[in-house]
Amino acid sequence: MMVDDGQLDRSFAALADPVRRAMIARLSRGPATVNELADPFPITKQAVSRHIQVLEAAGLITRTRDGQRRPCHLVPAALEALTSWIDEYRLETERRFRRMEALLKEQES
Amino acid sequence: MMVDDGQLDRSFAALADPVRRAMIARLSRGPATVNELADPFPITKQAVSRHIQVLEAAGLITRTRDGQRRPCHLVPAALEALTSWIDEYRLETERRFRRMEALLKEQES
DNA sequence: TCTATATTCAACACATCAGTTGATCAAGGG
DNA sequence: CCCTTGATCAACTGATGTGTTGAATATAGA
Repeated sequence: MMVDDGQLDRSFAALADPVRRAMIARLSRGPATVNELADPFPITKQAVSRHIQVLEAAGLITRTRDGQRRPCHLVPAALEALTSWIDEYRLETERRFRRMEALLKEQES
Repeated sequence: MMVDDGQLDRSFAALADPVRRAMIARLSRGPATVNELADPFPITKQAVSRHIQVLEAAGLITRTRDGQRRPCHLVPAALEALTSWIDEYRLETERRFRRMEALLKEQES
């Protein structure tokens, strides 16, 4: 899975906001419009509309057309790109820890 | 794995910067000091020092003491908390997609 | 066509962030 | 006890982000 640096910037920045994370959670249960996404929050729909644009620019969601509505859809592959990036370094670190543990145990004996 | 909302804010925001991501990559290969982390970048050590503080506040790294040096260490569990959060919603979305595919296939027949 | 609904654009205020320079603190080595 | 090295603090600047209000656009429906 290849993502350019800018996409990582935008994706992580997109998730660094509780409102957008709540939208992600909501969208995991199915598509939703601006109005539906705005409902739980005490902010204007314009603000929600821009949150959606941020998520879309990050590639985390796509939008379709349904009459006047512009439903949002989560893109699981984009989420997977993030976990891949993180896991690469987490797994390397864990491997290193295990190697060090093994070395310490050898020293003891 | 339980993380408060603020930790998610700080963690994702911490990763939304290419300099800090490069530091994470470097630290996955072993501990490093401020000076070592600063080396690849054309910015001052003060700036690097603050990037490190951001990573530490996010819980992504810890620091130890070695004489004058304050080596940084990656915390794999903190990375794992992020992938868990993301995967919850990615997997839910993928399950939903599969259910919809199955339904469509049923309609056809 | 006229009106209501869904969404977006534009311009502004305010806060936060990443970087700088200069001063300061802490630990080791002569 | 100096002096050097590693690291941090403080104050400032410019850029970016999140929210607001008010106007504009687009589609649906009577």
